Amino acid sequence: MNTVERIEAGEDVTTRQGEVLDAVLSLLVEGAALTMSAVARRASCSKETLYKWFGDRDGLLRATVQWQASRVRAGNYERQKLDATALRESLEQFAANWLSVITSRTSIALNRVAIADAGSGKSNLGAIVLENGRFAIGERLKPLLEDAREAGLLHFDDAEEAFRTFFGLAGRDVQIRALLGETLVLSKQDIARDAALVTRQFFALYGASQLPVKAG
Amino acid sequence: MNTVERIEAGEDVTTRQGEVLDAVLSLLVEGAALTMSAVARRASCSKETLYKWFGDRDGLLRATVQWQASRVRAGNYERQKLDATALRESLEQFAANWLSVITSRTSIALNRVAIADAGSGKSNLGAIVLENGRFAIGERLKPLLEDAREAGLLHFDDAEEAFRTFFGLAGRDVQIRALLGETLVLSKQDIARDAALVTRQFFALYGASQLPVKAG
DNA sequence: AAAGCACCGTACCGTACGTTACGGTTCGGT
DNA sequence: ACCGAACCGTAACGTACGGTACGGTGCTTT
Repeated sequence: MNTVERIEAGEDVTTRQGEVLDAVLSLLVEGAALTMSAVARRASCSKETLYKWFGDRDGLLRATVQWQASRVRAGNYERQKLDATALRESLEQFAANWLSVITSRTSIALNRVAIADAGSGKSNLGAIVLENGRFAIGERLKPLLEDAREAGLLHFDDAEEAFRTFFGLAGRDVQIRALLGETLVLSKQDIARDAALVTRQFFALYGASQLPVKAG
Repeated sequence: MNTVERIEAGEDVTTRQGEVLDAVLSLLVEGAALTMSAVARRASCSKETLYKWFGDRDGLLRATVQWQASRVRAGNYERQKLDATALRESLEQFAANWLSVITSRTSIALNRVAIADAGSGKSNLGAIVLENGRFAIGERLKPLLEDAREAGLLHFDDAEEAFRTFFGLAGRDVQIRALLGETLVLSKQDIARDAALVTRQFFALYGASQLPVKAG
């Protein structure tokens, strides 16, 4: 079980183990039933190895979620002196990145298993996904918002609330529609346009040059 | 299978069948494993009857989703001459209603099974839920927005886009967090405050005039 | 070269669950 | 009173799948 714990930490994954986890991801993305036998077949490994490395089916799922999370983790935002243009570009980038993540087949598949799991309460996949998705982007975006406030570009009392507004403006109904099976095809242009719109709207609400909407 | 089709239409559900579907809902809400045996036990009916009425497990799920949907369907918005105050109240009501729906245990449970189902592609529960959730509220809210534009209270080109903005501002990260297992407790006051904030923000983006401020 | 190890492939076991079958009971119609 | 339909409770069947055991193979170490 020590192996399991190392993997649960989301690191020290050997290349071979990474191949196995990629096999899991490929099965998930295909919507195929995720049986241990199917994983072993797809990864060309034995079930015995799966159990040795990951403990049980649940551990395999956890490892997969963290494997994908560790890969998605983008570089952190670098605190900097901001001007309005740099802020706008950063916000657009955040929005575009988030939109492309939540519409990716991998993200959709992983969120599906995590949500199903959260229902049965077996494991804590939901918490892991939440931690690496919604909360991770929050922790990355809030420093930007605070720097922008520091620079007098934005106006808000609560960074968390401002972030949640940005999150809502960016995500809208996209994620729930994707999760519920609607096939949304967002081209690069669609995403760029939406990201620009979101950013404009966010500026309208929290930009210092505009009249800020104050929180109740 | 004719029985199944009648039930798929979401109507002609006898009281006894409704009791069975309520049993399904209660099991779902509890997060219990939804086996046919468990349903039969909970509903005090025989499995044979379940299969006779609903065809198979999938049909039972479909019937349950539509059963709940038909019950949630609120009264339609009545087109009316709007003033700013009536508009604000209507929007706040929409937002508050939506927030309380998506945080209700029933909605969360139902969305979970629909999302899990959408992954395996077995049935079309996802489409049904989407139709009765996100799209239903869209069709109910858009007439209000258009009346408001007619009355010169709102400015927008595309009612769909305006609605999606409202949807995003209202929902934010609430639904995904709930689906992923975070237990959000929103009191009446929380919801009312959020609904007011959302409405203020929406007015800031699309309002043609100054938002009338609620007293207190 | 020999031994040990990590792993693959596969057969196997136990259980859970969807589905079917059947005997017993209630009840409305004749 | 009798019949049949509808339904309940439960037993039984088949299968899918999580988990385990085991023989075979190639690679590393000594």
